[in-house]
Amino acid sequence: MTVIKDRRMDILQAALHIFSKKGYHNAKIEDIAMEAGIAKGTIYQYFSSKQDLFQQMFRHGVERYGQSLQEIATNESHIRDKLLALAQSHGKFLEEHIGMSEIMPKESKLMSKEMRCWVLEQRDHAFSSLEEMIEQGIALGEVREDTDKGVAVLAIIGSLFAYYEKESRNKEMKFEEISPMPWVDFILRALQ
Amino acid sequence: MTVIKDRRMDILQAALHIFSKKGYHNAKIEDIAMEAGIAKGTIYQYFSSKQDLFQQMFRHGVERYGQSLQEIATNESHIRDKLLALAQSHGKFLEEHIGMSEIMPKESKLMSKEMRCWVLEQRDHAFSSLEEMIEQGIALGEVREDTDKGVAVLAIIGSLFAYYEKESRNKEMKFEEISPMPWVDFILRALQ
DNA sequence: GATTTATGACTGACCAGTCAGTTCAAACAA
DNA sequence: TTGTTTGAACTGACTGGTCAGTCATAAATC
Repeated sequence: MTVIKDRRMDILQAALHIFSKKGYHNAKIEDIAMEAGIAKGTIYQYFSSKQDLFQQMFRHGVERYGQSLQEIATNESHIRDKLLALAQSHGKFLEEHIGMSEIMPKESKLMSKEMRCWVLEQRDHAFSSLEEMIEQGIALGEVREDTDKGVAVLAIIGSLFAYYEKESRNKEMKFEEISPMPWVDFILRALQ
Repeated sequence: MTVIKDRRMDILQAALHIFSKKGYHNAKIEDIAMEAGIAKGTIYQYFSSKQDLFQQMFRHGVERYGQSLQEIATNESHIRDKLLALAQSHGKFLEEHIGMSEIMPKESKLMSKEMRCWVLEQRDHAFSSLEEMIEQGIALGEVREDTDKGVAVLAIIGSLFAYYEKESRNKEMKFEEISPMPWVDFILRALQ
């Protein structure tokens, strides 16, 4: 069993950790290099700049989140199970990418125009998956027919983030240990 | 009619504008000074540091938001009207403090421990007001008795932010022109 | 020993915060 | 009324520290 080191991946991991902990501007390239166990200069072999590193790291995270969301939203199960899985996946993501949601880059300088577009596309993608989920729910008679899909999706996402943030802050718990049931029940009421 | 200039207020206003537009780290003290029509040094007559200015500006905004939220949540009207007023007030706030919600400081360096505590207190305050709103709704028979108040409040706040963000991004509209009705209807369904 | 990859001291740009100097309105003196 | 003093408020050139990015050199790999 040989361990193949993927420097690029090491750096991406380290960047995620450091950026999450310190935020973009307080994270030094040297911090990230140290975390990855390499020297500062090496980072510039794989990434052209701090901003480039940040964007690639961000992209990586968004892709993974979107992927798992889509899988859940479009599988065969009942709406209740989907919501539950969605929440659990969200918790797991927060656990692994702790702080990722905290550094969602609002500053325009951090994101190229293309990147910004890409993120919005990804979001629309995710939203479509969730709307499809609602539609399937309607088809199965699990969701009211007159549900405003667009608003429902926004409410699901918005409240999911708020719920996990509040719960994790109040109780000293790992994200994965937070019970999603109260959230699921509340959302179901709005849908049924 | 004499115009009494309140330098402190001028600076606070300028800071809100510049910080909102550029984010904390990309906002230069000189930018803020220029926006306020004064010289850089003058800012240090009123605020001890960039961070101090940021915190006082932030505090100012949070106080105003919390105040109007409490007024709405605890007045005499029906739950539907309260939700509507809440959304309208939120839109108005976003219009005036555009970008405020974007710079919610996640970086620990930007906020002293006391400040962080204060913000959490304010949030708890706001949440209590909203829980009280739900209770009043239950008392009036407008809200289901078995509603989980905590989760309901989180969902209301979380989805409100998400709704306004999405709507403002999709349609090229002022925040105040966004119709809160679809959001109100969705939330009411969950409560009734 | 040639080529690829890694290193870390160095440089130049940037900007928060300082402070010596300026302004000006109001208080006082003539 | 006019000239003079005072000091609080303001100014902006300057300083010192920070850090992204470079590159000559070293180590590793083939």
